[in-house]
Amino acid sequence: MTKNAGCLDFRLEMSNIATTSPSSSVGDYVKAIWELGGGTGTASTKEIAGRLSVAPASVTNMLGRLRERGFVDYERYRGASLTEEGRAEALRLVRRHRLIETFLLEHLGYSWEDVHEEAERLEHAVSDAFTERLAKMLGHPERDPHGEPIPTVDGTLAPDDSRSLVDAEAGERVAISRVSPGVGDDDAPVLVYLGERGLVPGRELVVEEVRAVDGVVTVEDEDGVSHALGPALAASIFVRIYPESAQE
Amino acid sequence: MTKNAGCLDFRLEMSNIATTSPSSSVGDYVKAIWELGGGTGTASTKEIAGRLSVAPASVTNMLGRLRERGFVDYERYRGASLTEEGRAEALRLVRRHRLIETFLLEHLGYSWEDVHEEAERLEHAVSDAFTERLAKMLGHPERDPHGEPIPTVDGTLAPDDSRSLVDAEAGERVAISRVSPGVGDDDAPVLVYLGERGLVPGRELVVEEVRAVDGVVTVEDEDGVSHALGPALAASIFVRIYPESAQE
DNA sequence: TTTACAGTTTAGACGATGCTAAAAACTTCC
DNA sequence: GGAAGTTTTTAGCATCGTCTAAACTGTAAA
Repeated sequence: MTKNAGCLDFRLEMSNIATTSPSSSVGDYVKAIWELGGGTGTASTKEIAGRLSVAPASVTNMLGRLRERGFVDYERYRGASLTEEGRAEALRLVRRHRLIETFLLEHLGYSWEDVHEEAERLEHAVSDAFTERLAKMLGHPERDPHGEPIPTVDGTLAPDDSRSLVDAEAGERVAISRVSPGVGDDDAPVLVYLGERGLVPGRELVVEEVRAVDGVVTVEDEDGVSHALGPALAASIFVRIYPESAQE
Repeated sequence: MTKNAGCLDFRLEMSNIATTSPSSSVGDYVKAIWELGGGTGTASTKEIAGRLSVAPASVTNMLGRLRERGFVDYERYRGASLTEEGRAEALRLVRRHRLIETFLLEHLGYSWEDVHEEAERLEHAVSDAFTERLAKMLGHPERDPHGEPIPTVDGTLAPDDSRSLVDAEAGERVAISRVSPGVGDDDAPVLVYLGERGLVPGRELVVEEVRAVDGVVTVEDEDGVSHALGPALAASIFVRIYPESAQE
């Protein structure tokens, strides 16, 4: 472990000396493309601009620079997709982000909906050494507080075997695996609402009804409380059928 | 406390909305002036340039901008000193820095000499809310791992009642209060050396000899081990005579 | 007092990132 | 196939922080 940390320090030093480490802007773009493209797909200029609250022209500009740097494949009017290098960089940031969120929540008492913004700033400031020490301190968690999988150091991301609640069927017994409001900006209200009602990752539910006419999903939680969720809310909740460790 | 955190969040929000929060460069300059000027004095262009590893011309440039912003009093060829606002900003950063160092050392297992660099980057990324939550988690420490006092939220800094070991006298019984290599850049070797020998804040020593001819100071530690320290090393070690909590 | 030099400022430029306005290219629909 | 609309790009500019080279100032020594 001491050996490991030393190795990481070394890697960090090298990356600082050899190649200039990506600025936080570059990181933001790469991460945005990763999130929009789902890891493999393509993101359009407009989508990226919306995600980062930046003018489309700025995106075009930066995309050119990212191409030079080898992070994206990009041809004008064609949108951008990540290269292997870009994907690795994105996963590195996602790992940092999710570990930091976990720390903020578990050790600093942040609320579920507040962690994102702080993590967003911190992920650009911490070193790889810090990240790995934090991971160790947290017990190498595999998922963050929202239930999202945390990429490993070598850039592996656990496959996502969960489905949205809107695709559930009445009678199914499920466990919430993650809560991911759409890629829009204002996630906080949704997270607050669900958090207050205990609808957080790990919670087990029974699907009572998925009403075709208006998309409202009704579920019953472990305490026997029923929740009627509108389509937007239900779409934010991802579940796994019959949790692995299901007893009873 | 919940009330407190809420208040801090509010303060943070306001500062983000009302005045643009200082960039990390601005913070670096303000902190450098504070450190060089000892909190009250003046720092020259050259000194600041050396401290920040930046060209003197860049300092002149930035000093003009800091004056506009109200952080420094500055006239050409006269050096710069902090205004009240500048001093407050500096202390805010110093508080962050020292709290972060404490966290890195106590919770992430960083070594004594490694904390500085990481903290230097992090202090520009964390929010006030983060800082205060961290302070709470650490038990509101009054000093950092180097023994330096941590400014309070309202900008008060404990007075420094310690003296350098070079000013000690033979026979005195002292406790190391802090270890501060000069303002030069490469502190790490000194910290490593002292750390390996257990010469860290809190350690009690008996001064055996302060040799006038070559400035070597000899001390005996709690385990009866003698250390002969050259003048440069001795100057880095600050002590208090008869620690308050002295028993024995 | 004059000179010489260390320290400081000015001038001009650059790279990164962002913006707006206007032109160009794709798409879609008739 | 072309008009209309949307998306994207180009062009030109602004800001921040930095740099180098050259000019300037202040001071200490002769």
